Amino acid sequence: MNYSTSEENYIKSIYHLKGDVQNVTTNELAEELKTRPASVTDMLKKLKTKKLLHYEKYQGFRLSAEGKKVALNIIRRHRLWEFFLSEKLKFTWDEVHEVAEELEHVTSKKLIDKLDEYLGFPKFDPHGDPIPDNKGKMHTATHLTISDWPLNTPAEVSKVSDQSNDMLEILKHQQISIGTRLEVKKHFVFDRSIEIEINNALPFSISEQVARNIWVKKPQS
Amino acid sequence: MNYSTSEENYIKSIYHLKGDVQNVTTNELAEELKTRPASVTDMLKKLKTKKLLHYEKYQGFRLSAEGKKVALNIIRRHRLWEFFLSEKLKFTWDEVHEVAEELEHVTSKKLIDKLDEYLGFPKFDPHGDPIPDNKGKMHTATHLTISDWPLNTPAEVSKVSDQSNDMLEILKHQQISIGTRLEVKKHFVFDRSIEIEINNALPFSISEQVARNIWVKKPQS
DNA sequence: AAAATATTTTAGATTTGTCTAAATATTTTT
DNA sequence: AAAAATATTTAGACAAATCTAAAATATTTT
Repeated sequence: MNYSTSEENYIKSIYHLKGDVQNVTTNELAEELKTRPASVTDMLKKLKTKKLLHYEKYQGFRLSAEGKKVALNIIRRHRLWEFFLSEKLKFTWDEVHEVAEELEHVTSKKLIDKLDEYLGFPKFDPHGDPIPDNKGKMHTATHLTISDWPLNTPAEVSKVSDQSNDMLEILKHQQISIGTRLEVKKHFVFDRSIEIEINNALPFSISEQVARNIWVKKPQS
Repeated sequence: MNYSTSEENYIKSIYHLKGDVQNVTTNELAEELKTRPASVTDMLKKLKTKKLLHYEKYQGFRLSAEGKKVALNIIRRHRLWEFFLSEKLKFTWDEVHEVAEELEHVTSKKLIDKLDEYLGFPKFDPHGDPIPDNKGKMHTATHLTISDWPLNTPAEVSKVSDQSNDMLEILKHQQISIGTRLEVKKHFVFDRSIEIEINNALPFSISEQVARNIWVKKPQS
C-alpha cells in the first residue's frame, strides 16, 4: 500500500510524538505539523478508514499495528538518506534533515534496500538515532562500538570488551579510557580502519579489531 | 523558483518531444503524458502565466528560454540519479528510469551539485544520454550511438565503446567495423532493439546493448 | 451542578490538478 | 468553398488537502 506525502507526514508525526503507546490529541498534532486542528480531524478520519490508527471522536488517537509499521518504514527511509547525505555527500549534520524530509517520500522498496546495503547497513543516523532495518527492527541500544558510531558526532567511551594486556597497551598508548570523549572522523573502506579525534587534537587511526572492542554512548551533557 | 511535480513533468515532456525549437501540439503532449487534451490546455495556461512557454490559442506552444532552463535542470537531476542508481546501487539499466522519475522531483540544488561531485561529474547517463552540468551545458557530441541516430540517415561507425571479446565476436559476425556505413531502419519499442541496414543488403536487428556501444557520425562524403 | 473555558468537530469555501461533455477553431476532403 | 473530420478550448464537476468560522462536546472552575 502506498500513501501520499501528506498522509506519510501525519503518520510520522504521530509516531514521533507518542510512538504507538499513548494517545495523541488533535491540538498537539496540529501544532507539530504547523497546521490547523480542523485539518487534523479531516486527515484522521481518512487514516482511520485506512486502518492506520484507532480513533474515537473527541478521544484522541493512536497508531494501529499497521500504522506503526508504516511509520517505521518512513523513519527508515529518512534516516538512511540522512546517513547517505552525511557520510557520502559530506553534508554537515545540521543540513541533512531538510533534504531527507523530501527524499523520504520516494517509496521504492528496492531503492531503500539497495541504499541500505550500499551504506553497509548502518545502525544509527548522523544524529545518533537508530535506523530501523527492513523488517522494522531498531537497535534500542544507546551503546555502540566505535565502528558503528556516526561520523562527527560526540561520543563517550563506556566500555571495552577485550581486557587483554595487548588491548590495554594500545588503549594506554592512545590515551583512551572509560569516559574519554571523542569523535569518529573517517571510515577507510579498504581495511575498515577508523580515524578518531580526541580533544580537538590531531586525529589518528585505529584498526577495525580495536574499534570493534571500544563501546561508546552519547555523552551525558 | 520551484515548480510542482506536475508542472515539472509537463516541462520535461515538452522538452523531450521538441526541445525548444519546434512547436508542440496539445494532443501530442496529452498522448505523451497519458492525460487528456483538456488537462493539457489547463496546465499550459498556468505555465504561460509563469512565462515558461510561448503559447497562442490553437497554435501550439514552445518552451521559453526560462522554460528550457527549467527543463534542463530536471533532466540533469533525472540523469544524475540514473547514474547513481546504476553505478553505486547496482541497479540494471532497465530499472533506473522509473525510480529516477521520482527522485528527480527532489529540488535541493545543493543535493544535486554534491551528488554530481560525488559521482565524479559524469557526462553521460547509463543510457548514453548526456547529463547537463550545473550551468545547463551538455556534451553535444556529434558522435551518437546507433540508438540515438535518426532513422534512414546515412551513418559511419566511428567508435566502439565496449572492446570485450564478447562484443567483438558480435561485430565480426555482423561484419561491422570502424568506417562501416549503415542506416538505422526501425526502432522496436518492446526491447529497444534496432534494425540496421548495411550496403542495401537485407536489414537485420541488433539488441539495445550492442547498439548503445556502437558510435556513429555523419559520413565524410 | 452550573458556568466558563478549552478542545474538537462540522459546515462550507479554496486551491491544484484532473476529468467529461459541449462548443469552437482549424484542417482536410470532396 | 462548403462539408466533414480533427484538434483545441471552455464550462462545469470532482477529489485531495487545506482553511475559517461556527457548532458541538469535554473539561475545569466556581
